[in-house]
Amino acid sequence: MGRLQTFDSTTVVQSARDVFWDLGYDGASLADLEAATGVNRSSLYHAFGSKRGLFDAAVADYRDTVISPRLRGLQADGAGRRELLAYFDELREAVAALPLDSPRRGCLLVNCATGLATHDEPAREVVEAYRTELAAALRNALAGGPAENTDERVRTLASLSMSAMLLARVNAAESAALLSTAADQVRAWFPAP
Amino acid sequence: MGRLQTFDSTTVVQSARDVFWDLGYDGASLADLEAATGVNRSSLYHAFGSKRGLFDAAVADYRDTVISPRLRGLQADGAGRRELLAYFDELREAVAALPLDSPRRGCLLVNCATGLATHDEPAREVVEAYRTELAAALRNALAGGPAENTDERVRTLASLSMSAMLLARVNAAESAALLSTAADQVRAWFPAP
DNA sequence: GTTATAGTGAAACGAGCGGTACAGAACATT
DNA sequence: AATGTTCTGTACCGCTCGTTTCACTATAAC
Repeated sequence: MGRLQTFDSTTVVQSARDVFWDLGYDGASLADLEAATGVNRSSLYHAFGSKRGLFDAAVADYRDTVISPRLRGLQADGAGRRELLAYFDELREAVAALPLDSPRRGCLLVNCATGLATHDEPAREVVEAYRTELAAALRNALAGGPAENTDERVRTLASLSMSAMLLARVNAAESAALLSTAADQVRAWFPAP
Repeated sequence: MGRLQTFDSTTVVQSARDVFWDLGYDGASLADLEAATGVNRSSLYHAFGSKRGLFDAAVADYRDTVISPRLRGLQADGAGRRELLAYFDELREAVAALPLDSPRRGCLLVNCATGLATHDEPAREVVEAYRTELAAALRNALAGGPAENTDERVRTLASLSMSAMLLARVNAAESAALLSTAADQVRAWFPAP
C-alpha cells in the first residue's frame, strides 16, 4: 500500500559503493551520493536511514559482488596451485586494466583500514573479518601443496595482496608487480603439474 | 625587530604530527591542532600559512625523526642479515609495545596512501618516494647476501613492512606476526654467520 | 621613550556538512 | 472515486570546517 519506490535499490547501492570506494566514507558527501545515484537525499534517508546505513549497504554489496567472486576459487574443495595463480593473475589484470586517469580505487576495505576502521569498532571488525577470510582462503588453496611453512606462506601471500591493493592508489605498476611476485612464489612452492 | 615567537616550532610540529598521524589529514580539525599544540590558530597560520602547510611540516618531521632513523641501518654500506633482522625486530617491538587502548597509528605515510594521496598529486609523490626509499634500503641490505631473486625478495619484504603498518591499525598481533614472518624469510635466505 | 614591526587572542566569516520538516505526488486498497 | 499510506523534492536546520580580520601585546631598533 502507498507509493512505490521509483529507483532500484541494488543499482543505487552500487553507485554509492563506487563513490565510497573512490572518496572514502568521510570524503563522500551527501551531494556526491545524490549526484552518483540520481536519488534525492530524502529518498536515500527514507531507504537507508543515514549516510552510515547507506555505507553499510555499500560494504555488504562490495563483499557480495567484488570480494566473494574473487575468493570463490581459493575456497573451493581441492583448490591449489591453479586457483592461486588464477587469483593473483586476475587481480593483477584488474589493477593494470585501470586507465591511468581513472580513479585508482584499490580495495574498499583496505581503504577503510587506515580511515574509518581506526576509530570505529564496527568498521574495524569488518576489515578484520575480510583479512581473516582472505587468509583462510589462501590457506585452503595452499593446503593442496607441500605442507611446509604454511603460516609463513599464508602471511606472505596475504601481505602481497593487501599491499598491492594499498599501492593501487599510488603506483599501479608496482601494485601489479607485487601480484606477479605472489604468483612467482606460488610457482616456486608448488611443483608444476 | 618585532615581537618574538613564544612557542618552539619543532615541538609544535611534532604535536601536530601526532594528531595527523592518529586522525589523518581530513580528520584532524584546527580545534584538534590548537588543543594538541597549545597554540592559537592565528599563530599557526602565521607560522605555517595553512592547515596544509602545517601538515607538510609534520610530514617532513616524520621523515626526519621516524623513518630515517629506522632505515639508516639498512642503508649503511655493508648492511646485511643483521641489519635486516634488527629492522624487522625493532619495528615489531614498536607495534607490539603500543598499549591496546592507545591510538593505533601505523605509519603516517601508509595512512596517507588511501587518503590524501589518492586525489592529491603532491601527497601521492611523497608516499611513492617513501616506498622507493624503503625498497632501495631493503635492496641495499639484501645485496650483502646471495644474489638470487633479489627483486622478488625486495618486494616481499617491502610488502610485509607496508601491510604490517596497514594492519597496525586493525590487528596489532597480526601486524607483529607479519614482521616476524619477514625476519624468518631473511633468516632462510641468509646463511647464519 | 618612541616608533616600527611582528606575534597573539578572540571573534567572526562564508561554505559545506549530515540530517530533517513538510507539502505534494503516486500508488494500493476499499 | 475516495482514502490511507508511502515515496519524493524543496528548502532549510544547526553545526563544524578552514580561513580571515582586527585590535592588542610584546619586542627590537633608534
